[in-house]
Amino acid sequence: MANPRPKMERRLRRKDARPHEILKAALDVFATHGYEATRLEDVAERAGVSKGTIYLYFDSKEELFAEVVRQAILPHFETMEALAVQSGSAEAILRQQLRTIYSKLVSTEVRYIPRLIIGEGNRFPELTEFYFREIISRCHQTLQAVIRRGVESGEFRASALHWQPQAILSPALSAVIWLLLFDRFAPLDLESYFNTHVELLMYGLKADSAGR
Amino acid sequence: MANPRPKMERRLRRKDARPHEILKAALDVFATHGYEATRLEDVAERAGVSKGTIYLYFDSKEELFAEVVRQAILPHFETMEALAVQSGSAEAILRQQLRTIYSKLVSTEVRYIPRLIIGEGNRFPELTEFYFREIISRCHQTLQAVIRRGVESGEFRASALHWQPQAILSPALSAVIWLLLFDRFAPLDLESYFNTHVELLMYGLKADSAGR
DNA sequence: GCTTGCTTACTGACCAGTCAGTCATTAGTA
DNA sequence: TACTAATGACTGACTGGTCAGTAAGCAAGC
Repeated sequence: MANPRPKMERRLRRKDARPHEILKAALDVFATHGYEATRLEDVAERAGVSKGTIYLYFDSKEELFAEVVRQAILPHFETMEALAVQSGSAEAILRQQLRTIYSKLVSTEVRYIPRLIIGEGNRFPELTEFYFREIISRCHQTLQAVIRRGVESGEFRASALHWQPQAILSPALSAVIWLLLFDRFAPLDLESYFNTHVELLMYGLKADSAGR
Repeated sequence: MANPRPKMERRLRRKDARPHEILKAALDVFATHGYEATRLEDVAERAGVSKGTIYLYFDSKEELFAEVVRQAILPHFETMEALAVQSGSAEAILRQQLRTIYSKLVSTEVRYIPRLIIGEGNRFPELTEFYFREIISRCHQTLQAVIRRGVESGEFRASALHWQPQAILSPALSAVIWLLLFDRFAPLDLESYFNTHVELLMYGLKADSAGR
């Protein structure tokens, strides 16, 4: 299953590369087995190092797990923020934001992160709080700003101001979970699903005068 | 934390009651700790029996887990089915179906089941298939029947026929996850959230002529 | 007093975390 | 340039603790 580095190469000293390789391997294993069922020996093998090496770079299994989640999320900070400061109609911005969520989250291995948070979040309260603060909360704020803009410009109906962002983004979450659990029974056509999400949302948001 | 039966009572022989009590206790512990981190000794204590007793009624931890999920779902079979065969406008039926989902699933301890499936489903393929076949699939069929009815009667717009049920129900899933993970940071007003869900959906579904 | 539901003490597998030892690499020396 | 000493990244066998599953015996009820 893994792709262990050949014995000869293993002794190489590559202090800079190790942490990243270990994190990548750990994400793979945590994503498929969950926290408890993951054995660090498997992570080590997959990373092409010995178990001891993991402990040179990470204090404990718990810390490694937290770092895996943080690292997987980090690259998406900028994307989230950048989405907020575009120009154009509220509808166009919103469409592009959703497009980004589907191409960067739903369609990539990042989708394993929500599953890990959902499944293990209870046992890692700090991590859950981090995730809430840095991802969910920001994402909702951004979204609400766009909706406010749309309402002010008359594009969107006023009642949309009171709609919870959870409800608006939820189809993306459903897609993630579907892909991870049920796709083998009933494959999800993501492109078509994305269109459903956008269409449903736009009918809901757009003011009557603009509604086609 | 638990409510262990006093020692005297424990020796009582109650073959009929035990399985149910053990299942109830197991649901509680599995729901808070997940599969791997759950110790059967904790389940036993919570059920007011010894660990050995669990093995009188269940073959293994794995089988106990599967049974917990099946039992928690079972009572909702009828509800699911009953929803489909009502009379009235498609909108009225749909509203009532959603109301049922919120009152029987989102607002009760049954909401722990989706979390368990999401978190542990990967390691229990058969259970996942069971859940898909008996719950998800049925639920989607029921939903699609109502939508078809609404489209045929002219209540709903024709394009709704091609919308994936996942997208339509997803706000309920989001609510479940929010309540389990983030409610302590930002409490969700379920009544208001339910209204958002319904409103968003109805704007999306209703044909233009009928849209207010 | 015999059946059987239940308990308790036990076993063996498993795994996070440790640490003494190894060896690739580099700095120092001639 | 060539040889050597020192460094520290890396290894893997080991430990201590945990826990699923077992089995022998105890007592409740007929």
